This record gives sequence, C-alpha cells and structure tokens, in this order.
Amino acid sequence: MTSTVFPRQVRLLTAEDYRKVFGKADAKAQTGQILILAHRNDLGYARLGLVVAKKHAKRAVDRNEIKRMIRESFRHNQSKLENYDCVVLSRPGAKDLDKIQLRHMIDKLWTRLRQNPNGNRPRKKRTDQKN
RNA sequence: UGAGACGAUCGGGCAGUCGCCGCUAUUGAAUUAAUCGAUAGGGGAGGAAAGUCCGGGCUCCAAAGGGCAGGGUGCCAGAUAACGUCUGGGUAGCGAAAGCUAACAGCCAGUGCAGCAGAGAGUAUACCGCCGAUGGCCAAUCUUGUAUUGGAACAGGUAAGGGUGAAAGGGUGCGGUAAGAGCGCACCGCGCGGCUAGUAAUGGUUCGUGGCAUGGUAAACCUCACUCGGAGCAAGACCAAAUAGGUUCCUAUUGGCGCGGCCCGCGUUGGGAACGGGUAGGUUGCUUGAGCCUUAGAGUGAUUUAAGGCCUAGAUGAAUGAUUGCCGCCUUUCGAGGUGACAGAACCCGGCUUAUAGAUCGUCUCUUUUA
RNA sequence: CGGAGCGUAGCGCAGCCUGGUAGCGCACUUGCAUGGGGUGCAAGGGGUCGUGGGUUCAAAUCCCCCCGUUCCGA
Repeated sequence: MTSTVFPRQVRLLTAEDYRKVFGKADAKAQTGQILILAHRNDLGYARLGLVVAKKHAKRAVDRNEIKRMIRESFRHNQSKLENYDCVVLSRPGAKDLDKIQLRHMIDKLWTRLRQNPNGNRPRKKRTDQKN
C-alpha cells in the first residue's frame, strides 16, 4: 500500500466500527484540544474515524477545517500506525488553534500513540471513559 | 473634484506536485449482471449555501358537495406556478434634492379598554375663575313704584382663561352677550351631495349643502373582502441477512408428549418447503430545471414571447483539501509578514430576513465650493 | 436535514391568553430570642423580564427580526 492515498476502506463507516473503538481502546493519546482512541483490527492496515462535536466548533466551516487537517495528517502518517482503528475526537478549544498548530499537534500525536500506547502522563490521569 | 442617493457585477488569478467524490470512454478480474480495480478526459460550494420566516413543485395520507370553526393577508391596478414577494400608481411622513419609509381596509354595525393625575375621559364636566341679565336677599335714595342705584354671591348661567393629563368634544378674527358659547358672519378645515379626470385607489372644483359633528385604540374582540386539507425526501418506493415470530402445505402406517384400556383421530412438538409482513443494512428518490447565456419583439416596469446556443456538484460517519512558485492587493520598524470579510450544498426552485473585508461599473441629485 | 417548545432576582418557578402595580419558595443581609450554634420571629436588599425594532398615551405581556438553549423524528 502506498503511503499517501486515502481510499474508502481506511475509514470507519458503520456504527459497529465506532462501537468497537469506544468499547475497548487499546491505545490512546491526547492533548487539551484533541483525543485519539485506537483499537487493533484484523485487516492489516489502519483506519480513521472522526468525531467533531457541534458543541466544540460552532460553525460548519470550522468543523470541516478540523476534519480536513486530521485527514490530511492521517494520510501522511497511516503507514506507521499498523493495524489500529483510530477515532479522533475534538475537545473544547480545538477551534481556537490555527491550521499550522493543529497540523503539528496531530503529527506528534500519531508518534506518541505508537511509542506510548497507554499513553497518559501520570499527572493527567483521566479515569472516566464516558462519551 | 467633493458630499450623497439608487441599481448591477465580482468575492483573488495562473501553473506544478500529492490526495478526495461523482460522470463519460476504454480496459482487467473465465463469461452475462452486479461488484472491485487500472488508464484517459471532463466536472466539483454560495451570494447569502445561513435563519427556516413565507410561497410553490414533488411524495404519501385524508377527503372528494356545501357550511361553520380556526389561521393568514389587507390603499388600488398589474406581474407570476404561487406568495406575506415584485412592479407601476395613489395617500401620509422625512429630506435641500436625487430619493427613502409605511400591517396604509373599517371604531358615523355592535361590544369593550383608558391605571395615576384631574372638577370632568365620551349621550361631557364646574375645582379656581368669569357673570349673576332673570328670580330671590341686604342696604341707600325719594318720585313710595311691577321704581332707581349700590352690595353680597343664594338659585342659576358659562366653556373665554388657569390647572391635570398621552388625549379635554374644530382653528383665527369680528359681531354678539350679564358673562359666554357655531349663537351669527367671514376665511381656513371637515362631512354629505353634484360635476369632472382616472380601469381603480384617489385627485380637482369660482358648484350646492350641513353649523360642526365624525376624539384615541381593531399588532382589543370584531365587521368586510380575498385566501388556506394535513404532513414532510429522516416524504415515499424497491431489495433484503441474522434472530424471533405468523399462515399454508408436506413428512413420520417408523420420533416424543398429552387425551385413551388399545386403534383411528385430534392437539402440541421435531424435520422440510412455500408465502406474506419486515428490523440491521443496501438501492432508489437525486439532479434537465417555472434552468442559464445571447439576440430580437411586446410592455413605463415587474415580466413575457420567439429564435439560436449550453449542460453547470450530487456527498451519505458525509468529497470539494494540502503544499510550492509567480503575478496582483494590503500592512511595514524596509528585515519581512498577511491573502483576507461573512461563511460550507444535503430533494429542488421563487422570495424575505440576517451576516459581510474589499473592488469595479452605470444612472441621478446638490444646500455649499471649484471650473 | 426537518419539526416543536423554553429564556423573568444567585437557583427553581408564577405573572403573558384578558397591556398600566413585576410576585412566590429556597438562598442572602440586619435585628430580636439563646451562653453559642441550629431553629423560630420580624424587617430589608437584590431583576436591562435574552437582544434589537414596531403597534400603543403606556409592552414582561401584542407583532416582527436576531441570539442562546432543550426536546422530538432514520
């Protein structure tokens, strides 16, 4: 598989796919603005799903912007992500970042997800798994 | 040139690289279909895509005739598929003008409402004031009377003035009167009628007539005129797994259980088949349309007629992006930085409303200033 | 995407239909009762009625436009 294409198979399409990731996250990485949850699949390649809440970014333009940046970043980094199904969630404050900051942040998060799958810094322990 | 009014258009451009979503053509996976790829070509957010405030198309449901109730609209005429939209005209207000704004029908059909203040708030009223002619009261005078003069303000009259209020029942002047009053007259305003211009709203009038009402509120009930069935593409149509369940038939003279002493039989259960409903999911609806552009004709105009040309997003955990260079524009501390504002299609159109950096074009006005 | 509501004091709600005075409970402040607290009694403060227009003499209330927020419908 080439490293920079983004065809249909690498997206999470059904509610079932999302439920698996939310039900049991094998890895995660986060900052104040972005949270990534991941779950291993049997397909041999990584897939991406997006959740950008209307509450966090009021305007449709902002939501599209965030989703496009994440997708673009995933496209360039997907070969490193093995067979993870990733769901990227926005958090309040995501809309206040400009495009460049957002891009750098996500690029770093992929690396962190791979190197440190259980990934929290100890002081920022968040135990609740709701959503 | 400056200030301003109205209308229209645009909403960075070109090229390269890496991606995403439809379409068309060719082609591959044994073959048809479906599906999944490959290559090439061509397309891919807006003027508001927004708010969902109106109106239609389209779809299903209901009814199929009429009325009531309820909602909406509201100067007149026209445009339109339709409208609460638009155009033209009228009236009123604002502005120096170009122009702009107006839910702009009816409270002389009825019912209601108007707190506080104020004397009085709707077939007017009498607090202060004014008058007190007339009828009474008191005093003086001499002519002794149905007298004259003066006084008080009892009855009474009054709507000029003060005061209250958002609003006090035409205005000004003259006459008139005890004081006043449309009580009378003139002018202005108003109502009704006539004549006249206009399709009409409405305007004009050296015409006649009425003394003068007909106060405000209908985004109060209401009256009048016109109009409206309900829901919405998450509508609707089609295909249809797993699991559970329904109907019908077959199978077992050789299954189990129950009814029974036993057989037949019946019920239930097992196995199989068919049928219909239908969830997850999928397909469709889904983009050729009251479409756009150009020219010509009709009309003051909205708009419309004819001819020719064009095809211009169709996603569905939801595409339309990222990056590099040049040009253009803006800021600048001359190193450089930014690329804009409002904002992202979700069945489709016609409007309205709201948000909006900047740029361009056209028509028109002018109290001032310049030529 | 479509369709319904709701915004009033710090919090939860009345008042709106039928226009003139914004009220109730909890909370808050002060005083009294108690040695002190809780509790009780009495008094008091606090509201651009979400925003901006319009109708009206007068708008929380009637009518429009915006802004939040909640709930429905595969």
